[in-house]
Amino acid sequence: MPKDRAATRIQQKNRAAILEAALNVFSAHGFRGATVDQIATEAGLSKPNLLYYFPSKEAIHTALLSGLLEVWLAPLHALDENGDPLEEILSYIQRKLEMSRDLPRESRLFANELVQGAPRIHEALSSDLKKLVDDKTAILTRWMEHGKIARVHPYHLIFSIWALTQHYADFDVQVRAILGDEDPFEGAGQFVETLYRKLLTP
Amino acid sequence: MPKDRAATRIQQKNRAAILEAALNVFSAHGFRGATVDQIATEAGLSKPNLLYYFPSKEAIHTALLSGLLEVWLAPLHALDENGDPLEEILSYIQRKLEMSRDLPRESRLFANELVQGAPRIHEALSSDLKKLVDDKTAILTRWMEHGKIARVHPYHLIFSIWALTQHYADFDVQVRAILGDEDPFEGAGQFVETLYRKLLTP
DNA sequence: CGTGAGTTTGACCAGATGGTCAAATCAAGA
DNA sequence: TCTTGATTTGACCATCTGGTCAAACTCACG
Repeated sequence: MPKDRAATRIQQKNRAAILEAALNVFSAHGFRGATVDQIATEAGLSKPNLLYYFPSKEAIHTALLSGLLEVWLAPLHALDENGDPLEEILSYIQRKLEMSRDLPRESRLFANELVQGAPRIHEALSSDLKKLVDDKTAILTRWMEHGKIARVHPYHLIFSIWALTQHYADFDVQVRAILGDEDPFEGAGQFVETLYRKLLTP
Repeated sequence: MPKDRAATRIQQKNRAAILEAALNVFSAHGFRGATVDQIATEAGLSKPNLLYYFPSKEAIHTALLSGLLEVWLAPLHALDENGDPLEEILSYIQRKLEMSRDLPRESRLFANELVQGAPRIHEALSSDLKKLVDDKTAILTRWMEHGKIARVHPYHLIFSIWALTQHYADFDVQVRAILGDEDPFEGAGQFVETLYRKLLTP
């Protein structure tokens, strides 16, 4: 077993390689569809060697998910009550859209998990995520009460932003099958900007 | 092997039971995560008995998907160039939302498939689906040119409708973790109605 | 250079899983 | 009732897969 304290260069390199490979494989095939062998091969390790760094397939998955949740929610965290309301929301949306473009594997990892009932992160959803969303919808509600943005259901506003932006990562194949060569994200950026401006302008 | 022609009552009943059970299991666990035994048990059959009606796990999955694609696209099919533009679109949206509420398993079945790159329905996407969407976006574009609805990117308009409505079925756990007891679909119906009215009113 | 901790691997195991098959059972028409 | 085709099943198989282990190898450092 690798020592806990003072990870060696090798440990750092291999752990990183494993997580990177696991992100590829889990996001493409889901937890059950991914095999340890596949992850090991993609990470350039043998299976027993991989299991020297992580005690189980489950442990890799958990490590990935919990590490990523933070990154994933960062843009919402950044929503600032003291900024200009509409611009804050629009820039949150653009940041989410960029994440769909730049981190599609991460998006699909969560999508896989959620579609199947989130067996492994259900708790994080109803604690951390709920708390964050409650905080931010409170800000949205205050903005609405002060007439800074139009009144809409704040939770569904958030859901709609998630749905719209993550769609481009999660259902990438479908989008590309329909759009052909056209870059999805060009049009998407414009579209969501228009949409939320019209929706939220008081 | 069951005879092709003249399906007996037993055949009809068992085939239906298998597809029903398979819908449960595939939508909850994905293709790889589902086991033939599980489907058989849920259908009230033994595994060999199930494989008497369908030659393989893959065959069940294919049968399900192709049977469902039609149902799934019916609302879009119904979009009528001769109706009132805004009302046509809004009722399409409401119908999609009802499908998310009433057929969440179907939605998740497709979601599972799409998130993992649609290995089994990729062709249907770039042929049937693309053709249908091309047809309907042509209608949308004509409506826009005649000033009946606001000008937006028609493909992204469709994507946004899919994303918004299916979100409530596909990411049901997340939605419920955040909303608590509140019924998601009440608020959602109102929200999307407002959203698309504001977006599309010229 | 020697040594002990850290790293890697071939061989292996147990359980799960998709699928097969011959034999048994059932159901409906003659 | 008897026969024949449809239906059902217990036993079985090959493969895959997560995980183990002891032995081998490598590397940093005294």
